[in-house]
Amino acid sequence: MNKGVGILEPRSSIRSVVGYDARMTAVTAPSGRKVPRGRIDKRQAILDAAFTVFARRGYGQSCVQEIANEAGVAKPTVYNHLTDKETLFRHAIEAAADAVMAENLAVVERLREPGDDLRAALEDMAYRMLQVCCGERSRALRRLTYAQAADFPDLIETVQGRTAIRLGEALADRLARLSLSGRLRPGDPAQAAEQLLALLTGPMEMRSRLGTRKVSTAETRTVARAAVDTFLRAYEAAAPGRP
Amino acid sequence: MNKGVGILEPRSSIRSVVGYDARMTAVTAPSGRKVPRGRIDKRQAILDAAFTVFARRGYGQSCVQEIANEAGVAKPTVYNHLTDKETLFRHAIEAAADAVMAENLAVVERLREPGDDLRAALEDMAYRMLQVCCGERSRALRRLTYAQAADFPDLIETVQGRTAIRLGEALADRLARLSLSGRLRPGDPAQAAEQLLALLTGPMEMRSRLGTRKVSTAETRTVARAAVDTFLRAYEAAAPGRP
DNA sequence: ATTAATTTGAACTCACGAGTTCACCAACGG
DNA sequence: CCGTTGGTGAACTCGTGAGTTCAAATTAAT
Repeated sequence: MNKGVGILEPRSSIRSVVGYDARMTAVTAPSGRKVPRGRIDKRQAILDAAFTVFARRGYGQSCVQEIANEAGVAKPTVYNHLTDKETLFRHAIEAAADAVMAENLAVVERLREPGDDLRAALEDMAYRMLQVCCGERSRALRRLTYAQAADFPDLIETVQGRTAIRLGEALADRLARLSLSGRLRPGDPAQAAEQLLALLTGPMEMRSRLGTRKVSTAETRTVARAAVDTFLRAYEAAAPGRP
Repeated sequence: MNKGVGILEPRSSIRSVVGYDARMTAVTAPSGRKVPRGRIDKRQAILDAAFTVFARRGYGQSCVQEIANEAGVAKPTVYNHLTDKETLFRHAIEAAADAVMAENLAVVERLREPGDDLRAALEDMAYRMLQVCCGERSRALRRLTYAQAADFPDLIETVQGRTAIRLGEALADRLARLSLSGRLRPGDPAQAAEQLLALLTGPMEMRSRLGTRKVSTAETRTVARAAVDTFLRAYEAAAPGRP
């Protein structure tokens, strides 16, 4: 059936000149890899590029060619590493989810040493968390998973499990300790965490118009302060040190 | 250039038999229309069908043919009423937004006569609102706008303006009255409304996994109760009637 | 240097969907 | 009864993008 397949008369090798620039940068950038496998890890470059492009255009409107260009790689190479467009999407999303999660967890961990001004510590954490959640990667991740919820319902489960749920658990851990040490009133720490997160992300999502509008630093601070204020009114231990 | 255009040799008119059934049902279904205009309002049927299909498949994956089928109408008829696929989308979304909003406003209005048990009134409103927000239409609307935020940024503005923002304002109105009558502590009613809504939708969105999992009635009630509880702890007037 | 694994560009297949055209037709208004 | 109006199915154009193929080029390891 393939009669006109091999119509590739030997072309001049002009292409190689520019085409390999990109690869070279990919080589030098990630410093010294120990992996002795054939070439350098194009795979990572492809995944990064994939997320970038998906974030820019959405899943349906992204074409593999553009991802290849973004990665400085030929299209067949993409298919060589990741079989499908779908596979590409899943791996890119999961990688992004892990990255976002790491940032968030780092922020929550700061509550381990709250200092003696609990309100200040919470406000600090709140503000930093809002910064992460409004970052480009985080917003794109949310948008993409939301958008493809219908097509890849299992993916949403994975992403939620690696981000929102783990974040809630981590925060619940910190709040539980604070209850135990008498700085928050006793109660369900999971619920407290859930509600504090809601008080942060809800108003933020509202003001950023689902991420389409930039929110000023001052406004972000206001949201963080308001959230913590309401949270403490509801959850602070009954009688502080001095009345 | 069109040489093979008119290759429609007069076929037998078999098609008309089944093809017109759909139109007929469309005629008889909506009972007695008073509109004397040419035919029946196919337009509305098309918009309804469009939202149904978009909700089912997402924007990119929906094809106009399927919308036409869903509406019981021919494809050219669709293009006759709505010029574009994009136009189709916008009108369908806006119609859905208005419908969802009407439901939500009706719920908030119930706070006009709160009765003497404020907590019960708030819980009732909260529960009803969660039911609306978890309804198929509401979830689909959220998913679609979120997904297409990049392609139609102005649409998101419109939808938010007609739903979330108006809802916040309406709720703020009610809360302001409650402050004025001394049942809530004085303060910014807009912020109170924003936070109450966040306390409701945030945890709900979490538990429903962005709408991919069904949330039981009991769990919904729990979320509503928890939200109102926290809200009242933070916003109830300092000293109630009897200590 | 030779070899084996990869990468590359370009051209190709294939499927699908937006939007259009056209000949025909059912109902309505006059 | 007849023309107008809006609707209809089917076939068409046209663009786009997923995934594949292949010869040639490039590189890592031996």
